Amino acid sequence: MQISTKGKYAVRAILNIAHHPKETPVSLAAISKEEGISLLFLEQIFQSLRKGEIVRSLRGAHGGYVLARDPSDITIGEIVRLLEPPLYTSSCFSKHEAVDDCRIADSCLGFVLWKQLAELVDGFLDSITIADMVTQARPEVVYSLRVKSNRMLPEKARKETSPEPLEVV
Amino acid sequence: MQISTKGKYAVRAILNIAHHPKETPVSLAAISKEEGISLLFLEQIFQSLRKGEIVRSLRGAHGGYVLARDPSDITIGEIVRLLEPPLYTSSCFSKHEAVDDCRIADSCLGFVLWKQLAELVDGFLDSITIADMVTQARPEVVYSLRVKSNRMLPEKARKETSPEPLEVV
DNA sequence: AATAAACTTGACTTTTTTAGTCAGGTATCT
DNA sequence: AGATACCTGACTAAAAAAGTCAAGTTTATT
Repeated sequence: MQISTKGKYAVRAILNIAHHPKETPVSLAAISKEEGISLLFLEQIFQSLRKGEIVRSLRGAHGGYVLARDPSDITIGEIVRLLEPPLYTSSCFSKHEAVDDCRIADSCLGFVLWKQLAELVDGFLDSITIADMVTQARPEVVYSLRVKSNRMLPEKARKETSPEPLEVV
Repeated sequence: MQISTKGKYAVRAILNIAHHPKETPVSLAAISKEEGISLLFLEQIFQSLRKGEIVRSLRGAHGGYVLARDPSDITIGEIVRLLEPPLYTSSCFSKHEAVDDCRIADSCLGFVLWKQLAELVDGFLDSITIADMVTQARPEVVYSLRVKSNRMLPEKARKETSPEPLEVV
């Protein structure tokens, strides 16, 4: 269970754009250079982002991409879903068998388990907006994010993670 | 982001064993037949499960596998981790770069994000034991599991999932 | 109008991972 | 002794992920 680089690159690239003034288009060439991601790969990723209405493109000289919506209206979940196969399509059997076709869904425990996991992940990623991540440059905000998401963890895990110091400066 | 069939098969196979009387060994041939999973593939999976001390093997005629520990002491998370690359090793860049080596961890927002996601997932999977899943054959118990895990979801997702009927009979 | 910057498209290749197989064992019960 | 069933490590095929390429189109600027 891994997040693909495509999804991770997409989030990084969007964050990069979000750190620029609202109406300034950012070229892929610039993102490629700053983030160390292949330009050609970025182009591919941005086709998905554009179709998903996360970004708008401005062609021509000094063109580039801007966010299509307010940062507070774009969630990490939305971005990730555009670039990765969804977790919730995996039934308890092969991944080619969609959840709804599961041959034993009615009596299948795995079904419920993986579905709940998918809901948990989507819920978490949908609860975090680009705006959250941008303001997060300051430590006190990072902390509040940490506490907020920590609230979602089961007791066992919560206990273990709480005493940890902040990782972000 | 997908769970591999290996992980899903492992959980199913363990559940199958858990449904048999405590000391009766269950052969892979039987599991293969009942669950429709290739015998050779099961053998491979069970090597990992044995090394991870989830099951014990009993060789010879009428042999097979039994759980190495009490079902209430085996979590889904443990099983999944034995068979899949861990989510938390993926930094915000390539998956080959371990979290601890992340070149910009200090100032990296993705770092915090993916790490928290990994903690969430592990927390969820570690909160569910094989014993939970076995008793879950009865609806009222399913419901309690649902409520329990639902508690971990952020508000937005919680609202959406709550009214749904139970999927399991 | 010409030019250059920058996006657009779809197909293509390479690499890695996943899924599954195989052969040739070893242990143990009856 | 023979059958059952686990054990081991290497192997292969198929799919997915990651990355590349070529040949465009669009538009700001000069």
